[in-house]
Amino acid sequence: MLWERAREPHAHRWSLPGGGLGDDEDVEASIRRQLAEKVDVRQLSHVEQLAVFSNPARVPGPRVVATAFLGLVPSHIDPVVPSDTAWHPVDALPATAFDHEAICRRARSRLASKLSYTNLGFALAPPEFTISALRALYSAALGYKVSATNLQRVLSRRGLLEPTGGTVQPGPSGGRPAALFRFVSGQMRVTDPFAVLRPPSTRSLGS
Amino acid sequence: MLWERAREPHAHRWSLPGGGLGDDEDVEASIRRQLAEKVDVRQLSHVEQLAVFSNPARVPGPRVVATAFLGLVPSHIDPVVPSDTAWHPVDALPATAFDHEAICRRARSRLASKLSYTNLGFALAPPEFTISALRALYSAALGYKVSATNLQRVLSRRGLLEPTGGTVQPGPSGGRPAALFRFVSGQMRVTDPFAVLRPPSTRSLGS
DNA sequence: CAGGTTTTCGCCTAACGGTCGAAAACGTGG
DNA sequence: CCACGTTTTCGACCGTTAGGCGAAAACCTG
Repeated sequence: MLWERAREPHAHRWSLPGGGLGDDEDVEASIRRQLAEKVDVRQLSHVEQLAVFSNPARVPGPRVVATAFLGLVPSHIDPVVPSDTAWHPVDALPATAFDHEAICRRARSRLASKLSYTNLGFALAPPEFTISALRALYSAALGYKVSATNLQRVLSRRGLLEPTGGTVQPGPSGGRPAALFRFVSGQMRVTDPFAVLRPPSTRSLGS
Repeated sequence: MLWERAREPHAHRWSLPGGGLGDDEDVEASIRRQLAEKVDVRQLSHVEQLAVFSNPARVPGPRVVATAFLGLVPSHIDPVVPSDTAWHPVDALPATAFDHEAICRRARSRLASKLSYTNLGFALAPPEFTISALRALYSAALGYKVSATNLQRVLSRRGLLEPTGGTVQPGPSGGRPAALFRFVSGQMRVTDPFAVLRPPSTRSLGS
C-alpha cells in the first residue's frame, strides 16, 4: 500500500506510509499510529520489524533514519484508503520515492522466507478459506506456484490447518464443492521456525 | 562480549558495546567503528541487524533508540580486549545494564534459528576443524547436544562441508585421529534459507 | 445423460533426519 | 607386544517428510 507524494522532494512518486517517532511511543506503536492516522488500516494481522535503513543519503536534506516494518492484512480485508493512497501488486510497483523500493523488496523476501519455515500463513488468510484460495495466496506471496496437495499436507502435518466442515458452492463453470478450512486457534501468531538439527530424542517442533 | 560500566547510571553493570550514530555513516558502519574503537574486534565473520529497541523508558534521561546487532567471531579468534571488557558465556550472563539482557536473548535466539535453516555455521568455525569441534560449537550455540553423525550428513548434503584431507593427532587419552573439514568457499556468507514448499520441479535450494 | 471442470484423496517414490552399532585408528599400561 | 579403553568414522536401518501423479468425487452446462 503506497501513497502518492504531493510535494517535493520526489513529488508524484509513490511512498510507503510512515512518519516521525513520538516521544512516548516505541517504533511499533508509532507505525501502528501512522497507519491508523494516515490510512484506515487497523486490522493488521501481523506486524514485525524488517530492518533499519540508515544510509546518510537515503533522503535529501537532514538525516532521516527509518525503521522499516512488514505489516500484513488478511486477504478478505479491503480497507478504504484516502484518495492519494492505493494498493499495488508487489511485483509491479510504480516509481517509488527514496529507497522505498529496496524496502519493499526486503519485505517481500522476508514474507516469502517466513511463509516457508513458520506458520505465518494465517496472517494472509481470511478466517475460513478453501485450499485453492490458500494456494493462490501462497503462490502470490512466494512468486511461484505451489501444489495444493502438498500445501494442504504440509500445513496439516504441522497441526496448523483444520477443516470447518463447511463447503462453498462451485462457480458457474462447475466443479466439486471445495471444503472450507481454518487455521487452528492458538496458532494465530508466529511460532518458532520448523528447525532441522533438533534436540535429541524429544520430538518438539520449537525450541 | 560485555564491558563493565564505570559511571552511573547502572555503574558496575555489564553493557553491550555501542555508541552514537555518526553523521556520515549508516548503522552497520557505526557498529563496526564502535567495535574497532572500544575493543579490538575487527575480524567479525558475520554482522546482521537484530532489531530496534525503542521503549521510551529503556534508558533513563533523554530518549535513546538503539539498533541492536548480532556480530559473530570465529571460535579460533581470541581478540585482546581492554581491561574493562570481558567475554561471558551466553547462558551465564552477569547483571547487565538497561535492556541489554533482552538484547542478548534476542541475539541468542536469532543465532539458534539461523544455524538451523541457513549456512551460518561458517561464521562460528575456524578455517579448518574436526566434526567434534563443530559439534561442540553447534551444541553451545543451540543449547542442546546435536549428533555428530547427523550434523556432518546434513551439512554435507547441503554442499557446505568439504574434507581438507588433513587430520589432527588424538589427545593424551588416545582415540582415532579426527579428519579435518572446511566450509566450502563461496558458501562463506549467509545464503537463502533451506525452504520447504519449494517451487515445482526444479530442485533448487534457494529462491 | 454426456462431457467439461474443479476439488479431493490415495498411492508411490525420493529425500531427509534421527539413531544405533560396528569398525577403524589411535593411545596406555601391563 | 598385546589387551583394553578412547575417540572418531562410517554404514545401515527406519520413520517422517515432501513432491508428483492420477484416479475418483462432486458439481455445472447443454
